[in-house]
Amino acid sequence: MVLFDLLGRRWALGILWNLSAEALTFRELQSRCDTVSPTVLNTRLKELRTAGLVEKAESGYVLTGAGTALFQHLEPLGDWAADWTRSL
Amino acid sequence: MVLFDLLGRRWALGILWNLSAEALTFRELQSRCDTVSPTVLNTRLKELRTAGLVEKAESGYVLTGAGTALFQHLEPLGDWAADWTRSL
DNA sequence: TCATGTCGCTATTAAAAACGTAGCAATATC
DNA sequence: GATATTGCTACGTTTTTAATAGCGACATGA
Repeated sequence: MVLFDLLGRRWALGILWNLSAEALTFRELQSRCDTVSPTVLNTRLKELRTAGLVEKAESGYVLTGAGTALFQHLEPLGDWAADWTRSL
Repeated sequence: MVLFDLLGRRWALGILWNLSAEALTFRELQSRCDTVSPTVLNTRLKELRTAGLVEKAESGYVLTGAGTALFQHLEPLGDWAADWTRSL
């Protein structure tokens, strides 16, 4: 499963999550992701870009069509996660 | 996002995926996961078990109720991933 | 024009995680 | 008692992530 390999890297899911709402600059993204190191952020962004899930726009980094489609499958997971976290 | 932190670790998604269909023993799981090292597999299993997503049964490792619920949200992602992989 | 600030990102060094292989203890099978 | 399988640990190596500093490009304002 190629996708799981890509998403199973640190911050990959978080980056998609944060970009889903709005375009973010590198530094904005960095501060949203609980201070991920710039090295890792840049590496993940490169990976996500070559995977065609994220791209660069004037306003910053944004999800591509594929990225948005992926997020739509990921989104219900967020709601579920909230309940689940509470039950730990 | 606690869930993303847990799932954003190597093999975590793959383990859930493989356990979704049937119960698997440690070694079965190991061979399904493209020869993940036993060290990592055991670490992931511990994490997933304390997270209440996976548990041990007679027949091997299985998803808990929460694990199954999570997988149901994850499943459509698999179909999507197949199409997406093709379009790379 | 020159200081000041922000931005995207690289460099570097250190710590943590994952890998790969060997193998042990326990249980089952013969 | 010999052999095999299972779950898992040990351990040395490689890869990934973290943490921090800071550079070059560009904007702003004095």
